[in-house]
Amino acid sequence: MSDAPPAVWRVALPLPLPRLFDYRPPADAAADPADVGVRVRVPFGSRELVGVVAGVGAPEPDAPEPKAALARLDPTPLLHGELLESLHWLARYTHAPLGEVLATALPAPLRRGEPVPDLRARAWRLTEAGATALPRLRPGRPRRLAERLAAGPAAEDALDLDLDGWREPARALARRGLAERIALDPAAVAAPAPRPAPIRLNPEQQAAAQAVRAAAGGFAAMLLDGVTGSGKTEVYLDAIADCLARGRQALVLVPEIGLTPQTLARFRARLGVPVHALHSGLADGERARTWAAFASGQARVAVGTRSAAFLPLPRAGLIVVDEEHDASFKQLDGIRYHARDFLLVRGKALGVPVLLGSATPSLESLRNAQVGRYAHLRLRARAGEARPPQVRVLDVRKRPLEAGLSPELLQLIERALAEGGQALVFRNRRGYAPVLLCHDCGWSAHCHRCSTPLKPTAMTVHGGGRRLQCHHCGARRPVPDACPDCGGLALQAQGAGTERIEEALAARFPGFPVLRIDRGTTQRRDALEQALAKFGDRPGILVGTQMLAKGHDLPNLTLVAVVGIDEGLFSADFRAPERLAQLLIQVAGRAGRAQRPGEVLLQTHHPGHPLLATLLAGGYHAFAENELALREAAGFPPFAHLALLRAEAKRAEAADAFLHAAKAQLEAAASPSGLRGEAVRMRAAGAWRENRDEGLPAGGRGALALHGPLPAPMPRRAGFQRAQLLLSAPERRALHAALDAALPAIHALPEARRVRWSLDVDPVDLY
DNA sequence: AGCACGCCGACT
DNA sequence: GTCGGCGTGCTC
Repeated sequence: MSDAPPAVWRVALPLPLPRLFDYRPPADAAADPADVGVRVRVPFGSRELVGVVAGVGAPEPDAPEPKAALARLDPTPLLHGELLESLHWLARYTHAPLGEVLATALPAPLRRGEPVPDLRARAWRLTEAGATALPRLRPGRPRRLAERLAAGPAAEDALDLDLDGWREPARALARRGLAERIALDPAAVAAPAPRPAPIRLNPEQQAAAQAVRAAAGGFAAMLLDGVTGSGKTEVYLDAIADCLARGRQALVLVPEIGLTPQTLARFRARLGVPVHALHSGLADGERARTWAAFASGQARVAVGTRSAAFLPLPRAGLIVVDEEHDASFKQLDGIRYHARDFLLVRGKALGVPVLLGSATPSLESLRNAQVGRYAHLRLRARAGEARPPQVRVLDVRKRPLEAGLSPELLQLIERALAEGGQALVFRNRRGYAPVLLCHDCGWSAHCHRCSTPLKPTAMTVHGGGRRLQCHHCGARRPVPDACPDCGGLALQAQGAGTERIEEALAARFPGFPVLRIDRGTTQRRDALEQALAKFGDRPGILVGTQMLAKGHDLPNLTLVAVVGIDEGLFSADFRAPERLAQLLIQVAGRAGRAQRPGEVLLQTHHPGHPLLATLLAGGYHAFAENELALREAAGFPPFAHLALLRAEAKRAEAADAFLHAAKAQLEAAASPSGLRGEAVRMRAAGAWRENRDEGLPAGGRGALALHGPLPAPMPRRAGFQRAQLLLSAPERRALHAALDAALPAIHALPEARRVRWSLDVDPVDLY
């Protein structure tokens, strides 16, 4: 027999290092392949970490002598099966270290090594001594409780219902050894059968719901493409009810802003089972309990934001992603994953349908529907009485503006109020005014720590014109009394943000309430709902940013005005038109839920802009057709796949040096000597090319192109110099092959230690 | 990422 | 004379 070293645990640790670390199991335990997915506490340098066993095998030959792990934390694997497999996929796809991915997938208490919460219900029963002693007990609360328990063990929540103040007597009985607290086996606690309330569907909804029901039992990606007010939620609810009836779990992902108490109440009322909410406001302990409840299969329905995509679903039946186009599904720091895309992968691994819903689907999803990768379910009619709003463009060239509002617009608001309706003024810029300008010398207030290539970033005027604030780094200072350059007193707040519009409207319409909704006024989670509830249905004016684009029905809203969109029409970002179109449609959708048809006004200096023209004439889908053609011609997603290597440092040269070195590695990964696998085929196809042109290259099949390094659109942010290297390829595999080949070397670059760098696969913003 | 180790300025 | 700045190197 050879005396091969005993097997070690190969542990994934929450570190930005692309490798595993070997540990011997603690004394008298052995490493077994069945340990994969078990959490372990290990010594690491001078500290202790909690990691997850990712493999079991012989110790790495050239590694130092493995240390012994301190403790095994789970009797059975915490991560296993589909979830563990999908997380492996996610680590490969995002090129992030497995340990970091596994750590982000776990609720904080589990990440810290705390035990999985025990969710078994508790009950009380009499001991034998208690049964014997019962007849001798003095009358009183302990006796009444004992009599109740004599009939059999009672669950705590049952006691809560019919025996007020039972806990103290229970403790008293327990002290005398007459009663004891026991844990109930979850299987023994009868799960309440779902009692779904009947849902009435119109024919289109019926057809969509039927298609989802028919897909149950296997993987299917489905795009529920329904105009605002078409009742997508009813279709979700029908599909979830069906999923519950089959005894399976359902997961619904919603954007940050969509998870309101109202949404949850509606789901609970319709489904007749507990609906578990998962959002950033949840306490750690609650989050861990919910995680455990799904892991055990007890919990049936989850409605949650991005991180809910990591819930274990051992009895999965359906995954829904509502507002699938929403940018909040992409995490912008740490592990840069897209929750929608991750759930599609999970749905496939789980063998369940994934239903993506939106009134304004992402161009990626529309494309997938067009080429048949997704079933395309359409809802063209508004449900119920609601009628589509009338949309028109208000040309304000050469018109005098008051706080950015034209006289025509103010008149229409006046009319809406006079008719007893409500008006909404949407402005995608919070604060009082976007710029503070000196009328004498042209000086304007800018942030000392942030800048774009052409100029320093303007600071926004806040606090009714008294304070300056930088929206990029959060810096604040008071508005100066005089111009710092010329000493003049002609400082003027230029332009209008929501705060100034609110001020102007309140002055103009003194008899009506004016409610401002933006990140400045509405920070807390229910604050929006509460403010809107207080606002009620009385005539009045709402002013706000994106936050107003969805949520809470406003049945008395008859006029929606969108102002200040002109900057958005000419943004450099290739996704800007898509986002603007989605925003306009979503905002317009706020009108016309009323009995009378609503009116939507787009106030602009560019009434003939193609985006507005197409959107007005043909709606979102005409816009999307058009935009997809432009994306294809320019070689942008979804016709190419992007990855962005970002770097930031105090000195611009450090960021640049890193990106140049990284670029060399990526090029070497595709050079003749460094070729393997997919890269060989790429190279053979003559695919490699450098690109410095505008737009992205078409290239050959599988071509990989490197663009940059370039300064980020805002190169100086919070005092850091930022630059980026853009990778693009028409085929995903080319992108991943190059990254797989080059990343180990990039990690090891000496330049890498002098910068903060990150890789973002499928970036949503190119900055 | 942390954390230790290691060589150069203004303070008990 | 020390406390501490963050450069650089390492973690099974």
